[in-house]
Amino acid sequence: MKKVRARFAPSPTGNLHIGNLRSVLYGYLLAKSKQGDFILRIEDTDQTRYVEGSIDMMLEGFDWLGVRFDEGPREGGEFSPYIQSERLEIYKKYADELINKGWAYYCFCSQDELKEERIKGDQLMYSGKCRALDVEESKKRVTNGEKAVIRLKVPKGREVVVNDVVYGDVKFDTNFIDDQVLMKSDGFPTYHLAVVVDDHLMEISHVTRSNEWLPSSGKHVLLYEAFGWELPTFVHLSPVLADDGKKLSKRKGALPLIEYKKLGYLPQAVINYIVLTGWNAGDNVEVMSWEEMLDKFDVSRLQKKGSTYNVEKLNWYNKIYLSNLSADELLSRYLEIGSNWNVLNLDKEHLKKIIEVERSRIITIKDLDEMGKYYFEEPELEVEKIVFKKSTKEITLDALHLVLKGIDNWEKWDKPEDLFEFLKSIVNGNDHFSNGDVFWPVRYALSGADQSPSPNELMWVLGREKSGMRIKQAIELLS
RNA sequence: GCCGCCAUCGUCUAACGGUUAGGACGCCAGAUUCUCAAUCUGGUAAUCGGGGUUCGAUUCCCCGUGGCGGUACCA
Repeated sequence: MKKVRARFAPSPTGNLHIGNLRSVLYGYLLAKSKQGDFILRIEDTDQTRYVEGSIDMMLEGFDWLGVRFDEGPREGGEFSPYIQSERLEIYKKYADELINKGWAYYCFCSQDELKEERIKGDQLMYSGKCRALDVEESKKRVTNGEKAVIRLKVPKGREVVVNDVVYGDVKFDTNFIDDQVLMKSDGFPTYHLAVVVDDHLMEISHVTRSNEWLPSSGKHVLLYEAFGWELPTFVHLSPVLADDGKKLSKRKGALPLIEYKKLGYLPQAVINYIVLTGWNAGDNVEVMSWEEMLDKFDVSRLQKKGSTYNVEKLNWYNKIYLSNLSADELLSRYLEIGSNWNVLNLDKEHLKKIIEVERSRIITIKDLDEMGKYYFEEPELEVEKIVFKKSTKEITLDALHLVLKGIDNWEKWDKPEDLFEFLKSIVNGNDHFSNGDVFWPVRYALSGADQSPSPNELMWVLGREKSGMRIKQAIELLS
């Protein structure tokens, strides 16, 4: 069997987002699940749309996600160069070959002429005006400096079949296939020529790409036939959609990939989410490691229809992967993406404790920014909130006094549960206390907030001294 | 206009002719409970429409409808 080689072939016209990512990942999974190669090729044949820095941004995203290319502009490889603008003479050579074989012809029609033709015609295809031009004559005109493009001479009245792994046999009537431009007058190839030539030369076994290419893949099959090359396996991929049913894009609210890092998402969560929309192993398993995906991946289970991007589900995945991380790891990732807490110079052990008690409340790591200012500054209490709604002032004062008294003598402070035990002992030690009579006022005294982690957790984070101080303050306020 | 693709809960999806149409997210309710989370339990909700084929269609075929994509010297 031929070695599996798949590629991701973006044009550097902007940043990568989560929609493109899915196509990348399917190609990557396909290659790596078969011990194959994954190649990055830059398709920069449109000089007018080039966006400075987009390749670097993409690579930054891939590095974060752990997507590794075996060959590419950065990695090199035996099929270098991997940037199409550096391969112009190659395309020229193959375009010439097609001319000589009678599969292509020079076209001297100006763009204005073509536009006019299109407005007039009921069919929007090229008239084929230059088809019949004498080849030698045309070559002479070109050598004399006349502007020309090279078009594919699409054979009329035939059927072309694209055998696609996802979509099955897709048939095209060549009468509806335009004489596609292969070489532009600026000497650059169009996508159609470049992709076929490079996929062949780079020995790509599986052409994975967004299904917006499905309609033009008939042209590509024709090109393979013209060159006499073996067809690769076509794998057209359904897109990720925005809420309005249109393809996700920068304009449709899609974030650059690297933004997910800044927002505090974990790479595994992003990968797991996006791969599992559009593909599944048929076993109802939703949470899968990369290794499991590699193990189970099968292109034949790729979904045909597009899927709508849904942050809620991504968030759910993120929470799951977050829960697998230690407080240590959470902290270092948090500090890595930049933190509001940096300036506070608190020691790491303290921050880790905060993370430990807050972690069930966050969706992304960045949410830690929003958590409890009561860890860092003294709370301002409202007197009427100190008393639990089912309790009385007298009982509350009684409880707070007992807690304050007991706090110095309680020995176990290793984990939040130890302090739960402490508070519970106060409750149990006194007949007329319910949990709320003790827990609520302590929690409020420590946090000054309507909502917060449990009093025992707060005590654990704040420590004996600060906890005692705040409780004392509450007592004074209430008395 | 023409060409192509697609169509199961709100969303992501399973069911390769026979299931009470399954799972997940979300949502709702209950349990837990000192608040908010977390957790656990339960619930809600779908085969686009019409014809065929078949003993039997979510599943196969045809016709509609809808959505998306292509129709560039853009990819």
